[in-house]
Amino acid sequence: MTMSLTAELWPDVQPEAARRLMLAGVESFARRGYHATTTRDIAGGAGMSPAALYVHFPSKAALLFAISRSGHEQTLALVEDVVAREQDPVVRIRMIVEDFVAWHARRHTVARVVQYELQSLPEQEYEIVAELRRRIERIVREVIADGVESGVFAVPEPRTAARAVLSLGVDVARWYTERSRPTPTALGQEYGELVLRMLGTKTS
Amino acid sequence: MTMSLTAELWPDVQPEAARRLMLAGVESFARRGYHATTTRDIAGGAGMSPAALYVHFPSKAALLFAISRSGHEQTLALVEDVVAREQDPVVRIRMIVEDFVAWHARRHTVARVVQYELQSLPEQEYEIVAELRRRIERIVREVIADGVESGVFAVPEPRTAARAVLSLGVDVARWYTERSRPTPTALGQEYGELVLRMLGTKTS
DNA sequence: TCCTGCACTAAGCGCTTGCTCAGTCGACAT
DNA sequence: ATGTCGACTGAGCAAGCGCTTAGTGCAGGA
Repeated sequence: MTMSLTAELWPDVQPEAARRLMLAGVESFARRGYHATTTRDIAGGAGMSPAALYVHFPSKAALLFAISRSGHEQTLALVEDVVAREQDPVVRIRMIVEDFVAWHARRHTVARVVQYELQSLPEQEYEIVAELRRRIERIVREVIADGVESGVFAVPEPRTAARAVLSLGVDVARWYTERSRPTPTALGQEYGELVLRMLGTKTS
Repeated sequence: MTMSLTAELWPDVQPEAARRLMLAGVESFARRGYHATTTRDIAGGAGMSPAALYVHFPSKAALLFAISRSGHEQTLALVEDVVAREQDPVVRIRMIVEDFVAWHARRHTVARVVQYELQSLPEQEYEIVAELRRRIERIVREVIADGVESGVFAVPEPRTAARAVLSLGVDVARWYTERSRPTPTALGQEYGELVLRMLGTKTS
């Protein structure tokens, strides 16, 4: 039995109409950008009148925040899960890249909003997602630094290497589309290989 | 004798007031995004009244196009110059990455607009810069494919590898700021090393 | 001295924007 | 039957938007 896309993306958001607004917001924000999207676009996309948006969200910015926070929490959870499950830095990095890249390809519409529209958030809301981003970056940096210390990685600057690893993942949201090849999972694996070599590992 | 920043960025744009408008546009577009920027912001940033913008550009979109086309032409020239100067795929890729990354770091404000605001261009103008982007991507892909054929690189998919290389460069514009370390040149060199390893070269 | 043309401004037009408000409708409890 | 409450609509307001228009000032040529 298949779930609706909105329920899969935001299982804890109630009622369903709020989820439909988030989905319509994602589609519009991803295609046109936050500021080029009107509340009429969003409400229309969810099959409602403009005023209905304000039954479920106090403002257009609050809708963006709900989308952005949820997306950041999901990607952070991805990374944290890998670290909780695995110990070896090589395995950790490979799986982080595989999951992170596959998520950005599979959810490229949501990911585009998450990664490229956060500058449109009000200051307070921006700070909350910025903190989530810092936690993601710190984990990746520490995994790399771990690997350098134990000798399985060889990079001069873990900080720069972490930036590069995350850049590869984030940027997938910019260019990946429905018609892109390879599949999200396969892209994740290819990128996993590339990253391991980039970090100086000899393995395949 | 130092040149003004506008003359350095757009030496062939006349008169100087038009360059000042482009600079003000770049700053606003980079910070707030194209649609969140008003013609009053731009004109004010250039020290003029709103109407003065229309003396030099037929529309706000035309100003964005001037900025975007110029930036794409500059980065394409960067890549073409390296290919014209060097023959060895390893040297070519290293220098392309060094120059491309350094440009995106040094000119991060312009680069942000060039890389992330092109979706706001009208269709015709978008197609022109899209063609420039395709040329950049094709060159990088062919240099990598060359290296794979001659055995100095080892990647399963030159297309995917080219995407990864360009992603690293493009994404610099997203996170690099005035306060970032290392310097643009040093970052280019670090990324050059990372990319060569990513592509399966043994050298340092 | 007058004329021409360019760069620029003050004022404002028509339209769209985010958001509000008064009221409708149906589900459900009493 | 009646009352209550959450979800929703139609109409519209104040503010801000891209852009236009009429006119000013000034540099350079005849």
